Amino acid sequence: MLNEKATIYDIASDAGVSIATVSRVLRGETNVSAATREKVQRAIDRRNYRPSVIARGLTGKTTHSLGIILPKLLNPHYAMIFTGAQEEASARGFALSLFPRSSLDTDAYNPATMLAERRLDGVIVCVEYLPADHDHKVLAALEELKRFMPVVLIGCVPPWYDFPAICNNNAAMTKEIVSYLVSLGHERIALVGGIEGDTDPFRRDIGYMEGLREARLPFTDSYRVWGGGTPESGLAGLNGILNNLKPSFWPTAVIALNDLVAMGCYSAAVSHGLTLPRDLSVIGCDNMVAAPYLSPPLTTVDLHQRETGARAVKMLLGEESGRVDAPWDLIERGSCAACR
Amino acid sequence: MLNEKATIYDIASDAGVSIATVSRVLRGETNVSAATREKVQRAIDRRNYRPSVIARGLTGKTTHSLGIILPKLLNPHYAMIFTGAQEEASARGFALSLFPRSSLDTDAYNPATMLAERRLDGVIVCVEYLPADHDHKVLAALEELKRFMPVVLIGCVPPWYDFPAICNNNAAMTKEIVSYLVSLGHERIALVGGIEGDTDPFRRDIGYMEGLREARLPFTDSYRVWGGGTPESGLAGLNGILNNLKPSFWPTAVIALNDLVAMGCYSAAVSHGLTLPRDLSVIGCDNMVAAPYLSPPLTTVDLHQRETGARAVKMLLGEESGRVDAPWDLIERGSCAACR
DNA sequence: CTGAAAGCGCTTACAG
DNA sequence: CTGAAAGCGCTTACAG
Repeated sequence: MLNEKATIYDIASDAGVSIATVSRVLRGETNVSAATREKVQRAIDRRNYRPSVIARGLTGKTTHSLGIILPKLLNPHYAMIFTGAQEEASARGFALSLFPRSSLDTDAYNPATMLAERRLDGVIVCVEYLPADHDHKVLAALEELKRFMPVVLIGCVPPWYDFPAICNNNAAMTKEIVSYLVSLGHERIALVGGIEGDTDPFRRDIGYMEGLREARLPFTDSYRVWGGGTPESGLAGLNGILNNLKPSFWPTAVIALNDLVAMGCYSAAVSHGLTLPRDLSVIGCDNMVAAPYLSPPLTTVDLHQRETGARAVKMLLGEESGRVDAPWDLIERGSCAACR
Repeated sequence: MLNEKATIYDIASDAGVSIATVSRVLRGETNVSAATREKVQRAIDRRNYRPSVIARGLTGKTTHSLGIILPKLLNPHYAMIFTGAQEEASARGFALSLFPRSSLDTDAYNPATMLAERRLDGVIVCVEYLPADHDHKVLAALEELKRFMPVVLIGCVPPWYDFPAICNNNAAMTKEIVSYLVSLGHERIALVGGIEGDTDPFRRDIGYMEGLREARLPFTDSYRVWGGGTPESGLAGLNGILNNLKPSFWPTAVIALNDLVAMGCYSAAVSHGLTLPRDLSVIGCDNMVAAPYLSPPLTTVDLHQRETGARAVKMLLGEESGRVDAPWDLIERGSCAACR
C-alpha cells in the first residue's frame, strides 16, 4: 500500500538483495532459495509492486502487445472476432489494441506508423472487400506492415496474398446457400450485397453463379445487386429489385451479404406488402446475437467468429501457421420456407 | 527500405550527428538548423525508421496507451462507446486496449495487475449495474485501479463514487419515457429489465415509479420484471408478464432496458399474437444501428455513445474534469402508438 | 544460489 | 544550434 510507483530497485533494497534476484523471483525462475524468494515476495506485496511491461518490452524481444485492424465494431461480425481475440490475448497476458482501418490507408502520411512505433508483437487485419483498384494499395500497405511485425489476415483473402490467414470462402458458402434454397424449391433467387469490381476469387457472386449453374437456373442480372454491409444497403438493394420488376418476376428468395443487410431486406419486403417467409425467404450471414429475435427469426450462416479471433491470436503467437479455412454452419430458423 | 529495426543510433551515425539531435528533430523541436534537420530526415526516410514508443514510455511520463474496460462488445451500446473512444485516442496518437471485465474482479489474483503493469496513461471503465453486494467490491477495485492511473467512469455512476465520470441518469430518462407513453394515452406500462437489488440511485425503476406517481397511475408489481440486457431476457421478461396475466390486464406499453431487450419483447409479443404497435407499444434504449430496421422501426433513446466515448478520452487526458451528465434524446419511430 | 555490470532505445538537463 | 552523459526500469549473460 505504500507506493504504486515502486521499481525493482525499491524492492531489492527493501528485501536486501540485488535487482537480479528480484527479477528472478518476478519471472518465476527456480534457482532462488526459498528464504530469499520469501523475503522478496513480502517486499513486493508490501509495496504493491507491479513490474513495468514497458521496461520489459525495451529489454526483451516481446512487448506483450497485439493489435487488430477492422472496418467497424458496429458490425457484429467484427465485434465477435474482436471479442474472441481479446479473450485469447488477455488469457496469455497480452494486451490487444484496436487500430482504425485508416492505419492501412497508403494515402495517409505513413501507413503503418502507429503500429510500427509500438513494436507490437503482431497484428490481426480483417480485410474486407477488394475492389480491383484498391487491391494493390491494400496489399502494399500489408506488405509494409509485415516488415515490422507478424501479420495474420482474417476474411476473404485472395490466394495471391502471401500471409498467414484464416479465410472465409464466401464463394463456397454462397454456393451452399443457393443449393439450400433450391432444395426448398426456389428458382428466382436474388443476391443483395457485394462490391462490384471486387477481384477476390472467393467472393459471394462467384458462388452464386456456380450455384445457379449447377441447379440449371438462369442468371438474371436484375436479381444481383451490389452494396455494402449495412441495413441501409439491404433496404436500398431489395427495394431496387422490387421496384423495377413486375411482381410476377419478383424473387422468392434473397441471399443477403450479412445479417444487417438481411434486416434491411426485411424492411423492404414489409414495405412492399410481402409476408416473410411466405412470400419471400431471406437468408443472412454472421449469426449475430439478435438474429433469432427478428420476426421471423433469421436463417443465417454461423461463421464462428469468436473462435476465429482466438485462433488468429494463436497464429500470431506462432502456435499455428499457414492459411486455413474458417468453418461455417447454416443455421435454419424461420426466415426461409418452401417456395409456394 | 534498408532496415526496419533501426534505432536512433543508426540514424545519428547515418546523418553524422548525435542522438540528441535526432531526438530533437523527431520531436519537432525548433532549435535545429534547417541543414541538420534535412540530413536527419533523409536518414530517417532512408531507413524507414520509427522511434520506439516503448523506449519513449520508459523515459517520459507518458506511455501513450489508454485502456477501456466494458462488459461486452456484443452489446452495441458498448461497441459505440468503444468506437468513439478509439477514434479520439487514435487521433491523438494514443493506442486503446480493451481489457476484460474480469480485470476488476477482486476475487482474481490481483485485480488491476494487467493494467498497472502496462503503465497506462488512463483507463475508461464502463460500469454496469451494481447489485448491493457487489457494489463495495467494484468500488474497491476501482479505488485500487485509481492508485495506478487516472480513471474515468461511464454509465450509471452512484454519487458516492468519487471519480470523474460521464453519467447516465437512467432514472430521469425513464421518467421522461413514462410521461411520453402517458402522453400517448397509455396507463398500463411495463418495465422490462434491471437488476433487483441494484443500489444505484439513478436506476430505471426509480424513474419508472416517479413517472407513474406523477401521472397518478398505480404501480402494479406484475408489470415490473427484472433482467439483463440481452434479447433472451427481454423475451423471458415479457413472456412472463403475458403468461401470468389475463389478456384484459396486459400492459399496453413496455419500456425495455435497451434495444436488444426490446427485440426480445417483439418476439414475445408476436408469439402472443400481438401486433405492434397496435396492441402494444415498445420503447428501447441505445438507438443501435439496426433499430430503424426492425418491424416496426424501434422508438428508442439515443445516448450519443460515440461522443461519450470520445469525451471520456478527453477527460482522461485532462481536458475536462468532474462529473458530467450524458445527454439523451428520445427518437420517435414506429413502435409506439397512441393507446386504443 | 546470488550479485555487478552492460545494455535495451529513447529523453532530458547541462555544457558549450 | 549541438553533443556528452545520465537515467528511465527492466533482463541477460557473466562471475563467483
